[in-house]
Amino acid sequence: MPELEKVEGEDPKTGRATSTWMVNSADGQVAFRQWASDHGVTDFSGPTVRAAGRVVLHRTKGKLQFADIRDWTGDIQLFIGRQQIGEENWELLNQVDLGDIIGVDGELRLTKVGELSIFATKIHFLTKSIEQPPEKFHGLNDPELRQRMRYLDLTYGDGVLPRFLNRTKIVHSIRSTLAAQGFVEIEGPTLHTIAGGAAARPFITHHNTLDMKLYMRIALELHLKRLMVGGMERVYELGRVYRNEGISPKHNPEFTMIEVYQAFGDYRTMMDLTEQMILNAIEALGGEYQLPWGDGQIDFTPPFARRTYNDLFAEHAGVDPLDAAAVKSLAEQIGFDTAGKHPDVIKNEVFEEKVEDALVGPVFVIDYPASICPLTKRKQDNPEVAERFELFIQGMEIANAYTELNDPDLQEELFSSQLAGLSEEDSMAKMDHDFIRALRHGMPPAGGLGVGIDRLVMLLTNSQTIRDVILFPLMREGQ
RNA sequence: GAGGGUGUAGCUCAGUCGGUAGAGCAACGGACUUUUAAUCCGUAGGUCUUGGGUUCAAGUCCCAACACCCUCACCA
Repeated sequence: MPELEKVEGEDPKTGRATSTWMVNSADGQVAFRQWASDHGVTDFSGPTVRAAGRVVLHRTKGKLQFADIRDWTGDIQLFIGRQQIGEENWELLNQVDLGDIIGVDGELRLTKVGELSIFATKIHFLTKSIEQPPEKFHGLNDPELRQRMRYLDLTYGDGVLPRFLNRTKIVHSIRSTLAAQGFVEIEGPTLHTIAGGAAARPFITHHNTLDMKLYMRIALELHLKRLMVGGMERVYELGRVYRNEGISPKHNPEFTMIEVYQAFGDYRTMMDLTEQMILNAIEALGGEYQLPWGDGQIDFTPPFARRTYNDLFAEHAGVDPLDAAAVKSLAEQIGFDTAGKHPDVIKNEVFEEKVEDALVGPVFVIDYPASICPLTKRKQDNPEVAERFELFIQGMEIANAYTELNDPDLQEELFSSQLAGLSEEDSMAKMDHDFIRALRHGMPPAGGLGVGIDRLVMLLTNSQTIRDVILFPLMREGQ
């Protein structure tokens, strides 16, 4: 590093690059390949290019060196001859280590063995990497280091950068799908006075000036519904929510969720929207409906199956879901404690145990027991059934949607009646008088949808752990 | 929170029965103008996660702590 400063005009601490050509860009290799096929690969006179990237491989051959540089579009080989770049530049080149970022001017050509390369005329030292990079062949393997030093994982990990760029494409596609249907994106508060809209333990914090207890939001629901009251007829928020729960391959304490509300819609319109959002996201990634998943595949070919909660219950649990006594005895047979619990709570415990893992999907599970859905409108002809669906894929809950309850009196009643067998933490029913007041001013009938973005990205990028789709998952403080 | 696993050089990993700490890559020095993770010769690099204990002797056995991974529970 200190020696570098002896080289005139090249200070790696202040290196600058302008107008660099992307290694794998449309106007780069693609154009060159076209050019090469037009002229025949034996024509060795190529276009002049300028590129910049990190040195990831380096082979020396006396007065000749090969270096592979990498930018976020890909890798390309540099062919660097001592004569071709001159003595002074050659001296500079010999200061370059793996991990450094260099620029190059040269001619794009094929080597004798047909490798597309930049035949350098000038090397520019742009940035010195003082730390040593990971091993060039095995890369960074330790999962702890890959998460703590994500910058190294992104540069050197196979498929890591494309996976996170695909996450961005998926999110962008979702926004496009919604924009095309007239939905507007808003930004609600993340600090809540009541942690409502879902059943989860919140992170608790405090505002000093107001001397007020605050909760990090666990859901987006109740503020978006307030906006529906205010006349924002198609509205959504895509953002982070926080739940003070365990960490697992499917759970991170902060995760990304989208909630969408459509006035004059219902859970069926949300089902169509959900399917469209996912299919468009798949389209954005290349449009293949059969996506790899571990050793198998997921078949996203539309339309996704739509099955009622009760049908699936009967099929997988082997018990009539309407026969509360039979359901209870099955629950006890499994080993659940049923004492003092509401029949629907028991039924749902059995559902989660017997049915959810079997839902390879994609499958929309529709029509849930009303009593476990305090924010959902009941079916007109059957108040025991709520107009709710959940989308399951590979046993994971990906989406959850309702025909939204907009009756303030019923909402108030459901907020205040805790279902037997559910602790306050387990219940979505948390009294929110301010929200009830909003409903009293009239919320249009509506469909509402929530989608776990991280899990959707997992499924579309063949990632078995949520940490592979979150850039900086929560970890304990390192040294 | 419970159970199991892992922790050795910058990175990827060996380390047998408890007996002086190893390799490859990277780094450094040298040779080589068409190479493809791996050319050849040489040099340097370690508080074996941390703290105790057993032992003549501990990377190795025991205990505890810390971090990460897996399974389960909670949750999406």
